[in-house]
Amino acid sequence: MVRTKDPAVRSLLIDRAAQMLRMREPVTLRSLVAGTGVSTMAVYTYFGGMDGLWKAMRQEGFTRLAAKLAAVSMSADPVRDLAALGAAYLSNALACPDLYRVMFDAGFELEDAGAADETLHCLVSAVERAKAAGRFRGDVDPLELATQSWAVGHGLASLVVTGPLPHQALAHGVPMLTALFTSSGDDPGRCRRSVELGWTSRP
Amino acid sequence: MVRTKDPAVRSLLIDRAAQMLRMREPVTLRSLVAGTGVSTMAVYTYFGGMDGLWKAMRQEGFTRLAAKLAAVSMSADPVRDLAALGAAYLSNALACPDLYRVMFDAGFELEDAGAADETLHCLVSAVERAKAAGRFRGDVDPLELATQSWAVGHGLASLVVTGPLPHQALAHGVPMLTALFTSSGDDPGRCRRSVELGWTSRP
DNA sequence: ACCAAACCATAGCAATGCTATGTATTGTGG
DNA sequence: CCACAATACATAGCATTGCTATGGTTTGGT
Repeated sequence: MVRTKDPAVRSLLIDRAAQMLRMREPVTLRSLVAGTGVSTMAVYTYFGGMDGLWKAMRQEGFTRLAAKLAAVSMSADPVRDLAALGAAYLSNALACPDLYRVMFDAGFELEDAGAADETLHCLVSAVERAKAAGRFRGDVDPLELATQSWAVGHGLASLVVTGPLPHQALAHGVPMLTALFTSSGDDPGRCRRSVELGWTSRP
Repeated sequence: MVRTKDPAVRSLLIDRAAQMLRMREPVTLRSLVAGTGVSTMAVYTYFGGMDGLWKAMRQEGFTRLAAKLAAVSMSADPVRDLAALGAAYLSNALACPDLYRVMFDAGFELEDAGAADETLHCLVSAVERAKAAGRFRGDVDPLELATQSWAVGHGLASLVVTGPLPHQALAHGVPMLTALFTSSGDDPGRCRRSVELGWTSRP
């Protein structure tokens, strides 16, 4: 109506929070606005509180990840592109581990469930190109295979970022992805040799 | 020397914290000791503070997970046992998502790095048994394959627990593991067809 | 039985996120 | 062009958090 929010303030706060995350400084309400000239109320007018800021931070993480993935140059080999996307994913997670941790913190509900799917979309399309090129068998669901690839990448990245695994473990990433792809592509029926254990789903 | 700590108090606090986690109640210093009869100082004498309590909670999570994995009955088929271990892992994560999240929170350094390896040990031995039975090719490193299996299980569990993936996605777990195992076992050299991307490790 | 050392209960402190209140600013209707 | 009103924004204060200081109480060793 009468006074418009300045988008610069919003992005300023987000950038500063991301920087403080990278610097390993605790991101508190007062320390965030200290030195910026704006007061603590800015966090409430723009984000509705600290929870809103963390939500925005999470979305920012997905946005940056999507940009990194979109920057991967596609080649004539869709399988290579899939591995390259996986590598970019891991590289992004390692470049800013704290932001990556925020992305999957889940301390508060995520309202931007579409952001993750959006980020996953280039993976899905890469699988579709590989499938169209005849590299996978016909009955693979691109979304399913992309989801599985995401699980592999996230599992590796998360275990490395949170400590249990050393950084060298990231070298497993591409071999695991290729194993997943080739197993799905060349051996129909083999991965059906799974056991039934009764935990498959849950309401 | 003069007065010994009562182990019952320690386990009482840990159990209560785990229960509050399951009940989705915020576990704060005062709310934790409320109703237990002990005062806030107990947290400091037994854990040195809230950080110490979270560390203990994380170790508790690994201990419970190890117990669940140890309870898996081994069969004559080592590959089936590996899949069963993976299923038990996912089941445990889903049974108490909050504790699972604490285990991999990394908000503070983990001093019990051995706990994770300890938990992973039964996976490694299962891979060794499968290898001894001739199910995998000779040059697979059991620790490496167990690590990869862990990455798959954790990636799936983490994405489901933190929200991005629905519970049905857990059904991918066993097929992914079998794909990983069979690809490693029957096709030497195929998973070597990986691309070089220059991100393989980092100091 | 003594005593010292540890446990542990109470009170208070700095810091946190949030809200209440007042002020300043600016888009808009006349 | 101007007055108004709605919104951004700054300040102050509140409840709660984890932590520390202080002292009482219990208990194991000699």
